[in-house]
Amino acid sequence: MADDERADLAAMLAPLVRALVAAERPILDEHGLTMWGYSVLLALAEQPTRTQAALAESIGADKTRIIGVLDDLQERGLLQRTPDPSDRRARVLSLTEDGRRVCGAAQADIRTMEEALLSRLPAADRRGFLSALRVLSTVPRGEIVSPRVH
Amino acid sequence: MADDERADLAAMLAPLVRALVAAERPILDEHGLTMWGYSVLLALAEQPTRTQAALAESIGADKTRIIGVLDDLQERGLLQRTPDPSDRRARVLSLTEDGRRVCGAAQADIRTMEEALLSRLPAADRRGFLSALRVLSTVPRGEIVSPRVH
DNA sequence: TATTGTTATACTCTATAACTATA
DNA sequence: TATAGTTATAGAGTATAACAATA
Repeated sequence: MADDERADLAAMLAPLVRALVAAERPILDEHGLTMWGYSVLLALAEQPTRTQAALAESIGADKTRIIGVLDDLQERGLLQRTPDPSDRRARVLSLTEDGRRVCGAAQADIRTMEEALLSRLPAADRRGFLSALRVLSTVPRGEIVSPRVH
Repeated sequence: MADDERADLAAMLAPLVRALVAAERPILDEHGLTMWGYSVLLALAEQPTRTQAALAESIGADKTRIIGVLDDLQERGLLQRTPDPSDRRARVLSLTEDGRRVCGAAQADIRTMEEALLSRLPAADRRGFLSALRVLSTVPRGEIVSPRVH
């Protein structure tokens, strides 16, 4: 298939993301996590401490959006939320041992599902796909937005 | 980077889709189209006639969701919606010349934006990415959903 | 006065249920 | 009775604005 006959990227990617999210949901259910809860755990596993607003922004959510999520995760002992002694307005967020364990277990199951999907690809395509994804997913969003023509 | 250190697919793909959609919005605006309107035109450009319910399903929308969209596109002369003579309950949908032109013009501008993005990739990655995307975006959704472990 | 986290409110988007007309 | 399309309603999800505590 010639390159210029391909469908729009968003038209191919959006249904794929929908399918992946749908496939993750039952897996996360088994681990007692919502999509936002899992997002929060993943972000904290990577960068232990932050302000709530920064955490929200890093996962593409509104700061008011994740408050209930944090309440729930804290209640279940998966993360700690303690006032920063040097600025008592801010809440320092960190995973508990349980939080790290639950996050890792969920991610392992998700990885299994993903590998089954990726096994459909020829090795070269798989390599190119993952490599491209690493590049594209880290392009600053502002640089993707098209320059206005006016 | 080792393969098993990669982030979850959805965690990489979702922000990319968000960025692509955000980049498409101003382009579609210039052509007087919404995302759903563009989706409808694209689907009809590929498969000229269908029932509204089938069209809705093919673009991942509820059948009630697209009625207003069809009203608008028809009013502006971009598509025709005529009762099927053989079953007057159904509405046969087809693009007008204007509809085909507008859809093509919008897609050309979107393609330009996408090419600028893809130019960041090494040739091999780009090839693998697009090839993989063609495969993955056509995997039946049911086959992605993970088998239950119970 | 500005900022962090929070709560309450309003808004957008989508799905559900009820209706009309055809079959 | 069943189905296509439509309309009206309700629900989920999200953002906006106002508030309390701290700086």
